[in-house]
Amino acid sequence: MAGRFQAPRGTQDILPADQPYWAAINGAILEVTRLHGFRRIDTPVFEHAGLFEKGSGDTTDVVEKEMYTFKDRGGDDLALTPEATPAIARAYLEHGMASWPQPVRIYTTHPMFRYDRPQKGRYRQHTQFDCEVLGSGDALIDAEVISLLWRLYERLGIRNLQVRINSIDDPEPRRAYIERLTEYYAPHVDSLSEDSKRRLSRNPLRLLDSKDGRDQPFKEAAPKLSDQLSEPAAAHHRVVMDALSVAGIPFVNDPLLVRGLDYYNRTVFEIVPTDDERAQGTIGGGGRYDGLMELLGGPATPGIGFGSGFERIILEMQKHEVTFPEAALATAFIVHRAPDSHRAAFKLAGDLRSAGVSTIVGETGRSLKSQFRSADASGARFAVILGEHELDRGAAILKDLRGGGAQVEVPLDGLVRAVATATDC
RNA sequence: GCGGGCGUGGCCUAGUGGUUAGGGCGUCUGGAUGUGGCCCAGAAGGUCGUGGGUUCAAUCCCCACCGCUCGCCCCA
Repeated sequence: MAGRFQAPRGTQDILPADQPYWAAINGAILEVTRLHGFRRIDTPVFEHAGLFEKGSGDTTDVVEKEMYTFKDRGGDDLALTPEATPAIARAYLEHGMASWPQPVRIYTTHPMFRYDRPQKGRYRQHTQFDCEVLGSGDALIDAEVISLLWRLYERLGIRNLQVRINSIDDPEPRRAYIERLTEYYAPHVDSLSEDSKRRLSRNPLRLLDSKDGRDQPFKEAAPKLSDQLSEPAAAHHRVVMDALSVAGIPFVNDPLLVRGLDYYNRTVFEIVPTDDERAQGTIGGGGRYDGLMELLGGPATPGIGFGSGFERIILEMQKHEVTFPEAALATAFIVHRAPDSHRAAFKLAGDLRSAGVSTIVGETGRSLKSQFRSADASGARFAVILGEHELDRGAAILKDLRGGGAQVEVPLDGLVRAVATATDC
């Protein structure tokens, strides 16, 4: 162990045994995005650091203290992608997607990098499924992306989930509200937690999100944004909630839900397990960002999207005891032991594979016994035995390892068909 | 960034201030000369996370670091 390399902190290897989860999620994403008319996009792993400083907000934790930034050899300031939305917004502008039929519905699965302290469900590199709808401010779209995500979780066997949703209004009315909120807290500043004191000047909205006991009494009496939403935002929010009801998606309107990225307006939401109190239990979340494109120097273009972490989805699947039977490595396993048997074995393996039969060849020189042990461990349905006697006769023995071990001798030129026939029925 | 727990062969794990650190799983080999899954036998594999300290002596005590883990913060 000591002195040997380990995967960097907060990163992980996805071993063969875990791959079925990834495949299941990828498969479900393919299906669910197809059902909603989304197309895939892939953006680079790294971008200009400024994209996120401008887009995500340079006072957000994600950008301020978690971003992996570096200068390349040409002196450009780059960052490993910490979140997808600004990258996709950038691509929208760069490729003139405004001239595509609107709205543009796109998704990606992409590694995300954040320098944070790892714990259960939180890694320095994680993979996100990310959906964005660009070019529509329709409240129905908000409900559509939420229902897409909901459908994904359903397909994967995850239950006990709940949508938490809120409206944080548009920037103008929100500014007025924030002023009121700041005025409300000002006389109590000495009684607040350290975090909240700091945030009061920088991002007062987040005080409502505090879990610190000292802040609780003030939170409850604080003016609520939801009580004084501007009329357009309130109407928008009503439509979103109404559509979710129609779709039968269980949601809770949570007036205290605030999210950590600067660009959100109106709808913000999270999907959380109802049976998990952990702070990092959220498996998916997102919101509307009608102002983002302008922040990035583009024309005003509404948008909404979400991200959901594969690793957290898998954790939930495992909690719900979603498991995958171990798949056989191959259908046929060629056991061979005779002078020069490797030639016949390799030729036959090629023929079987050409016919679509997955095949593994036993290691040359190992005893039949150990080759059979390997055959069994591989989960192969058939063993094909190429020994001296068979090769002399131009034949092989075909043995059914799963059905009692019956074996028959088959001429070599008829073996592929014999296997194909036996597999079909 | 803050606070708690842990660190024994690939995995799980027993154990003690002092001779060759024990077991299970897994791997490999064999159980008479050509055959799996069960069983049996044997073998390989550990500087007991790393470095320093205390001690006549440390895997076991102390410190630091690294890693993992749990909670907070934040987020997926």
